[in-house]
Order: sequence, then structure tokens, then C-alpha cells
Amino acid sequence: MYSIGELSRQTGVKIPTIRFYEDKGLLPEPERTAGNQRRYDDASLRCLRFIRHTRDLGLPLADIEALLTLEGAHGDDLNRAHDIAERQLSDLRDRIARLRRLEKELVRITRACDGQHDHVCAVLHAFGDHGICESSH
Amino acid sequence: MYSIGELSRQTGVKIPTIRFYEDKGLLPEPERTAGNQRRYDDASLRCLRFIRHTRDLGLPLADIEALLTLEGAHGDDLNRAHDIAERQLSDLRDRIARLRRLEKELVRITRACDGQHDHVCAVLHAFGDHGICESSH
DNA sequence: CTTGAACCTCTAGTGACTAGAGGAATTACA
DNA sequence: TGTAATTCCTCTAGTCACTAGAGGTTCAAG
Repeated sequence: MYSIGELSRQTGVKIPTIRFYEDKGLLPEPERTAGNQRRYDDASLRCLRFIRHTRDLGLPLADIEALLTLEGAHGDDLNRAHDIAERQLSDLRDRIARLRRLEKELVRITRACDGQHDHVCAVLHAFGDHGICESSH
Repeated sequence: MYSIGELSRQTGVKIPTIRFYEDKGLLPEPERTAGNQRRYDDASLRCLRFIRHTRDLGLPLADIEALLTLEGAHGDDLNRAHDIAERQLSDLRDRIARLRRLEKELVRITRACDGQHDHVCAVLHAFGDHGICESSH
């Protein structure tokens, strides 16, 4: 049995966030002491680790909830879990591609006035200048 | 002179968002018609395009505001603009590196049950399994 | 048995919008 | 000039995923 603080230490999830997940129905309501404090078991620990990990992967809480209700599912439901993962992957690839384009442009911008800022810095101009960049974003 | 709708069409920024920027002090308060509707000039249009573009680059509104107040600045202030751009670039590179790691892991996860979902889908297991992945995130 | 750390609930704030209600102004066309 | 459609106005509240703080209670160690 863990207190909320211990659970927090074990998982790296902050205490208010744990309570927030409980509130949202992602984490099952734990037992309580006579004094109303939360006491968690290993199932809760695993569940919270699952949430933490999937959050780190960038899944929104709604998707995580869907996955949690699918646990131990069979047949079609499993396809749904698979779908969530695939959709997530393609989202991720989009995000990466987009950021790569922006990186290029930021490089251009910072180069624009590297070294001498004599009079008018090109950075400000470059920031505002959408026309220069090759890709529309 | 543009109405708010026209400005929105020209820049791709949604109407409520334009008003929101004005509220936050990013966009100067425009003139109004006798009937209290906003009328924008080309300076506003340029300003909004600047905001739009820098937002697309991932800058938070606070940084954008800082850049806007630096417009036409000299000397040390220009270094600040440069700093904002450099900081933004390194943030961006961090984000990209992180997402690349996550991509790898999502690939692993989706591969885990490609094809046959006979009985227990490995996706769910893989999502929860933090130990498998090479990098801690 | 006392003290200090950890816990409780509840409200409100963050960033960057977005949606909707309820009403007023503008524009297009007859 | 009339009227209907469209656009605009302000204001409030909701989104997501937390985070911070107030004010009070309970637990664990010495």
C-alpha cells in the first residue's frame, strides 16, 4: 500500500496530477484510510505507469482512457488499440516534419544577423517575412 | 481599410483569435466605424502576419510581444531579438529529438501486433511497457 | 504526546485559443 | 426605400492538461 506521495515518487507523476487523473476517471478510486487519505495498491501503480508512459508518447487523455477500457479486450476492440497507435504514429510524423521545416527557417533567421547588429537587425525582418521561406506552414 | 472578416481571410487567423490578440495587447486597437465595428489598415495587416508567422514558428505570445516592442530597435535590444531566435531554435531541436525517440517507440508498438490479433494484442502491453524502450523519457 | 511533514478539498490560474448566446450594424438586392 | 442575409459586436464559458495556493486535517517519528 502506497500513499499518494509514494506513488508520485515511484512514477514521477506529481501529486495534484494523480488526483486530477482520478477525477477524470483514468485512475480508479483508491481505498482510503480512516482519516480519508488515499492508499494505493500495485494495480494502481501499474495503471499510473501506463498513463504516464502513454502521455509521454503524446497521446491525449481521451485516447488513454479508451486504451484503458480496452485492456484485456479481444477481437475488434484490439483493432481499435492498434488504430490508436497507428494514428498516433502518423500524427507524430507530421509533427516532426513540420518542426524540421521550422528548424530550417529558424536557422535562416538567426543567421540573418549573426555577428554584427550595426543598425537594423535582420532577425526582426526575417521573423515577419513569410515570403522568404520555401514552405508554407 | 479591412473589416475583421477580411483581415481574417487575408491572414488565415480566425476572427475570435484576432480579437483575442487585441485583448492581449499584441495587436494595436483598430479604428472603429460609427457602428463600433473594427476597421484595419495595412500596418495592422503586417502586424498580424508577423504574429501569425512567429506563432507558426512556435514562439509563445510573450516572446512575440517582446519582439514587437523591439521593432526598429537598436544596439542591445537587437541582441535580445537574436537571443529569442536562438533560444527558440534550441528549444525546437530538443523537441525534435524527443519526438524522434518517441517515433521509434511507436513503430515498435505498432509492429508488436501487426497482422494477427489472435488473442492478446501486444499493443496494449507495449504501450504500458516502459522497460523495453531504450531511452528514458 | 507533540511536532512537522504529508495529506485533504476546493478554487482559481495557465496558454492559446474556441464556441456560443443574444443582439446590433452593414451590405446586397429589389 | 425596404428588407433580408450576412457580418459584426460583447460577454461568458469551455477546451486541454495540468499547476498553485489557501485553509484545514491526519499521519509517523521521536
